[in-house]
Amino acid sequence: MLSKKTKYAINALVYIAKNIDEQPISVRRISEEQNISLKFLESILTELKNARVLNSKKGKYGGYSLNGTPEEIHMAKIVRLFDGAIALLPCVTYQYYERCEECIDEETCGIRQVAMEIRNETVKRLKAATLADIIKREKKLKK
Amino acid sequence: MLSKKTKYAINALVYIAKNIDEQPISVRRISEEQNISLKFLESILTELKNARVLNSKKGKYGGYSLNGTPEEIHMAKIVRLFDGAIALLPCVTYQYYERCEECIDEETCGIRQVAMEIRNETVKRLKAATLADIIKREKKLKK
DNA sequence: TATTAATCCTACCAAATAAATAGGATATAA
DNA sequence: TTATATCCTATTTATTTGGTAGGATTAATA
Repeated sequence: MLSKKTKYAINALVYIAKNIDEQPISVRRISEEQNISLKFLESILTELKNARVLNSKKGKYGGYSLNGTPEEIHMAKIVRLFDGAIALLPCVTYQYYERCEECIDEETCGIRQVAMEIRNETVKRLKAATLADIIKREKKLKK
Repeated sequence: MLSKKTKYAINALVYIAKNIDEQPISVRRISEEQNISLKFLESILTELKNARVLNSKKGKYGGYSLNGTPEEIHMAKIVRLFDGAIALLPCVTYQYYERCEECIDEETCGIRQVAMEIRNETVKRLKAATLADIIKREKKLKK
């Protein structure tokens, strides 16, 4: 399951992308429109800024804006940033690799192979799920 | 990520399936062969028994045996039993459905649609990953 | 019938993680 | 100077995870 942090982050990003011509957008506005606690969202957007997904502008009429186009920012990046590895097993990820302590032979582990195939498929889909793609899907669903 | 409980459960089940002609097999034996804490594994096998995945036999020379063939028992069932929903979002599962509190319109949520496609793919693969399938994969990998 | 070796049952516990909350410092536009 | 932002540090609370402890019950066999 995605954590609330990840969900809030994606929702916020989609919101900014939808209102891209009104950037920068304040945390307050997003928190009100998206039903997210102000302070919690603040810490999330700070993380997104530190990860260079967002740019920030301080002071009055400041706020956050996308660092990149809605076609470039995708769910895989956001999920990894907040929830860590996408895979079902720690031995099946490049970015967060760790051996399963109880494992007897990683090379011939059947569970691992299944997990690897699922990871490949999932990562592919999460990478395809860019902000632009999500917005496009929503437009289609509204018809 | 799968919890250790789930991983231990699958490992134990694969172990029993591999030694299917020696059933019933004791918790002690599995815990020693698979590097899993005895007491913890005991509670896991109890849950598997309550879920009718395993049968138990008490007393000397007792232990656990598969309730069903290795072709019938699959990873999806075990993951759901210990970790709950497989999907990335609570609004995308049949068995554990819950609305996302912060969600504005579930019907037209683009993130949800992505999560649904990933769930479908993942569940399909986890259902295909039966004990028999896992063992077959391991034999292939050993060559 | 005593011994051995299993499961079964209840309760507890410690560490980590998730989900916030609090309060103020600093920056900027008008 | 005022209003309104982000930025920064710290604390809190609840839940989940991964495990431990100790003994009761059951069954095979010598």
